[in-house]
Amino acid sequence: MNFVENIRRHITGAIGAALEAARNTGEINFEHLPTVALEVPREKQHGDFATNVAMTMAKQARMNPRQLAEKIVAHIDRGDWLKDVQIAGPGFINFTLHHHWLYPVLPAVQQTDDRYGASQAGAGKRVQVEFVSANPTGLLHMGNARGAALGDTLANLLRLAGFDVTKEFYINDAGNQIENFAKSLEARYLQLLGQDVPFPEEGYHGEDVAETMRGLIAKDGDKYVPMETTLRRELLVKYALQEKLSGIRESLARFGVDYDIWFSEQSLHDSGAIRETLETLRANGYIYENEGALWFKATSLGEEKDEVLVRSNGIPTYFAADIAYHKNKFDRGFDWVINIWGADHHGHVSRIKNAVKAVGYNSENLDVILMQLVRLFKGGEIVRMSKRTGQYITLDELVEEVGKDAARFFFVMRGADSHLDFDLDLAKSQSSENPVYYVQYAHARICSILRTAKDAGYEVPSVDGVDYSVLDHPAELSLIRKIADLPDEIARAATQMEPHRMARYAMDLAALFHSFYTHCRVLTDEKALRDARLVLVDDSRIVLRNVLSSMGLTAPERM
RNA sequence: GCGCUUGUAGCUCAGUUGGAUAGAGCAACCGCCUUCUAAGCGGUCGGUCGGGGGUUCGAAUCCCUCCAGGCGCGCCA
Repeated sequence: MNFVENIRRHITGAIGAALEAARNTGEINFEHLPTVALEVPREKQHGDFATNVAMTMAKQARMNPRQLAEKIVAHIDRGDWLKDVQIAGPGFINFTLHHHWLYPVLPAVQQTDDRYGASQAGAGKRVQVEFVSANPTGLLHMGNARGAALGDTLANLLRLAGFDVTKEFYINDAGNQIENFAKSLEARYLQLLGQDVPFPEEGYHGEDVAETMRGLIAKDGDKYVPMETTLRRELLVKYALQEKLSGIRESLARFGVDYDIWFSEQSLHDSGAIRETLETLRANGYIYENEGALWFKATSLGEEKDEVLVRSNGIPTYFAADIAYHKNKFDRGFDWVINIWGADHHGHVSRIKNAVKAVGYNSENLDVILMQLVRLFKGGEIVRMSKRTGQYITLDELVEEVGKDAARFFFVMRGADSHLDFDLDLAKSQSSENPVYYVQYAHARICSILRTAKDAGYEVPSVDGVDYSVLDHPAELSLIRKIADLPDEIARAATQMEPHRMARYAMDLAALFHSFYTHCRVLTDEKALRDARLVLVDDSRIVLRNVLSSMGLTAPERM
């Protein structure tokens, strides 16, 4: 049950009825009922909800907005929940409600507990979230970490909002980079065994490549040395991919991220899926041949240029595989497909959307979230990162240095499209400057109150016999109001793909709780007040914990 | 050159899809611990929403145009 949604319906209903009534008496003329937009005013003095219908309708009704608003207000049925209706500014109608509209949320949080905040907004629609999908040729870096935190949190939120969610990692285990990887592995392998062979110029210079080969030598010794190079590379790559992938999987698991499906690009080659996809494209008229290569007629869908699907050497491009992959996603019946990509891939967005169209699916059901890159700061200086030279901070090192909770919070705190400056010192600092601790501290503080209460023989009362109307301090009402917002907030963050809203919500809620804490004493001798506040405090605990958990963070009971 | 994207307080960022006097955290300054965790609270200071035009009752938000940063424009992935 969503109380905010409920009251919104009441108000919009009352406005609609008032408009009809005014039309019946001939006071207002209009063709059709407009959709009534309700907003929550920034200023408290403007009431709990406000509408601008009088302004939007002014033209249609041929009346000035304030006059129109007066006519509407005269016909509003105040029921037993509406305390006051005011006309303000250019023609806003402001609604102030009796406090008691909020109170039912208090027992509801107790009853739904870890499900509080969930909703049916997604109506069981099947959504796939693909994120990280890092090359299995190296270690996870900061960009991957951001994608992991955002993708995992978004998936959690979608699930809470009533979607049927599948989390997926696309393994780029095919193509030129794998060739290149193989050459690098081979060179390192032979070098480690004392052979003087050159290292490929475009190869993977990272120390982890050598490390992988050291592991193989420890296991199998020099048995690959006498082999023919093609077979050798094949075996080395097979070993390395397996090792790298399980490393990636473990790093992500430590970061609190797991997947439902690990999808191999190579499998699209092996299964014939790419060939089938090309046939589909051909049947739909999007393919032609030129200079020995097979091309996708992207220009016919508004692109600037066409794209190669199969090179003249007969090997399909990454793009061809990606089309097959996206076709596969929709073939599997997902209603909504979300990709989280680095902003450096933004050029591919319209291309893949057109490709989705070309294979016969609705590209509106594909969303690509682009993440801006992460800049690392330490001691006020930018930490330079270069993948080519293997000089970069890995996800493992990040988790080691600042901890999982701080890292995830910092990534989720900002919108995906904002350039993220990650301050390692700040994330690590256990001070008031660090928002992670601010939020977690609120939770720990609550747990402390509840412990103290228990020691004094005060339990959180069962919800029935509690009189919530004693909770009328502004700090209490604001806190309850925030708690009541959670289901909407989650649904909105999920459907709009804006996980950073939850970090903000968490900070707002923590701030409201801290404020309540300093203004209102929980453990008083006055039983009625104490009981009501114990419920409010325990509700705050539940909501904080649920929000933290949606972001993959722990909710400490002591700090 | 073409395209995408960002530009909001000293710093890092929000901004409820076009609403009322543009917000938060940090930094700075001033207060508050004999009582449930001061990793906290209250207050002050801080703005040409990159610039300029336009659309309308109303613009940080939509359109145009400049300026600045980031990124993309391979038979790479």
